[in-house]
Amino acid sequence: MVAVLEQFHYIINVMQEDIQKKLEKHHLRKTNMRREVLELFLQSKGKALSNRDIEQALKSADRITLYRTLKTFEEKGLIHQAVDNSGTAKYALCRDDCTVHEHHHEHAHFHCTNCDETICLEGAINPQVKVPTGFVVEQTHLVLEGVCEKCG
Amino acid sequence: MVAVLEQFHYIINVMQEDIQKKLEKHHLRKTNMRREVLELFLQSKGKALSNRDIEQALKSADRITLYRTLKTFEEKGLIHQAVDNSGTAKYALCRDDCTVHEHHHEHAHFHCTNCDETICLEGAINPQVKVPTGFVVEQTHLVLEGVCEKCG
DNA sequence: GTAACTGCAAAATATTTGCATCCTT
DNA sequence: AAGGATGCAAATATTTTGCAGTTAC
Repeated sequence: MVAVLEQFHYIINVMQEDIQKKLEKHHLRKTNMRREVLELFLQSKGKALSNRDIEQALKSADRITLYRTLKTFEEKGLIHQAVDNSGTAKYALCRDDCTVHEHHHEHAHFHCTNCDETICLEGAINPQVKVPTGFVVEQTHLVLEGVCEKCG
Repeated sequence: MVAVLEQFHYIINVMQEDIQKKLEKHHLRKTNMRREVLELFLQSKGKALSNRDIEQALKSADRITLYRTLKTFEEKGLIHQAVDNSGTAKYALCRDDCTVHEHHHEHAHFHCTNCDETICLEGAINPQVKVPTGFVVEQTHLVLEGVCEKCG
C-alpha cells in the first residue's frame, strides 16, 4: 500500500517535471491554468480534447482563458489541432520534437461518429497525393471516421 | 456570338437536368433553394463551400433554411463534409455513385491556411493505417494544409 | 517594475428549435 | 389534400475582443 502510494507520487512528480520542461522549452510562464491543462492532456494521452472537454474536466477553469491558453499552446507548438468533422476544434499534445513551424504528426486520428471521441492512431502515414504546382503543403491530416470499439 | 450563346444555353440546360436528376434520385422535392444550392455547387466544382459562402453567393437565401438544406443534402448523400480546421463546416458535392451509407470519396482536400479556401484534389488516397481491433472505419479523410497558389 | 496572463463583461459569430405559412407532389 | 419545405423569431452555442486587475519573472 505504501509502495503504491510512493509510486503514485513518483509518477505525479515526473509528470510535473515534464510539464515544467514543456513550458520552459517554449518560453511560456508557468501559470496554474497552463499546468492544469497540460496535466489533463498528459493524463488523456492519445485522446484529442475540445475546449468543452477541458472546461468540464477542469471545472474551475475560465472558458475564455482556456480559449487563449489553447491558442497560445497551438501557436507555440505544444499542441496541434486534430481535425474531424465534429463541429468544434479538438487538440492533442505535440511530440517533443515539434516546433512552431515544423510539426511531426505523421499519425492519423480516428473519430467515432457515435460518441464523438477522437483518438490518435499509431503508425506513420504516407500520403501519395500530388498537389498542383504552386501549392505548398505544411501539414497533413489523416482522419478515419467510423465507430469505435465501445460503440460498435 | 450566336453560337457561343447557344452553347451557353446548352450548358445551362445540361446543368439543370443534372440538378433535377440528383434531386429525383434522392427523393427530394424540387424547390428553388435546393436547385440554387446545387447549381452553385456544380459551378464551384472542386471547391468546398461553407454555409457562409453559399449565403453570400445566393444573397436572397435564408440562412436557417440553408442550414437545413445542407443537412438534408448531407443525410441523403448528395454532399459530404470536407474536413478542415477552419472552424466552420464546409461541403462538397458527392460523386454520383455515393449513397447514404456508402461514400466513395477517396480523394484528398487541400486547405489554404491563408485564404481559407478548401479544394478537392484528384488522385486516390490509400491509407495504410491500422486501427485497433473493434474499430470500424467508414470514411477516410485526407487533408493537406498549407498555402495555395494564389497566396504563395 | 514590467510585461504577460487572467477573468469578467460584452460583442460577434455560428447553429438549432418552434411555429405559422407556403409549396410540391 | 397532406406532408414536406420555407422563413421569420428566438433560443442556444461557440469564439473573439476589450479592459482592469493580478501574477510570474
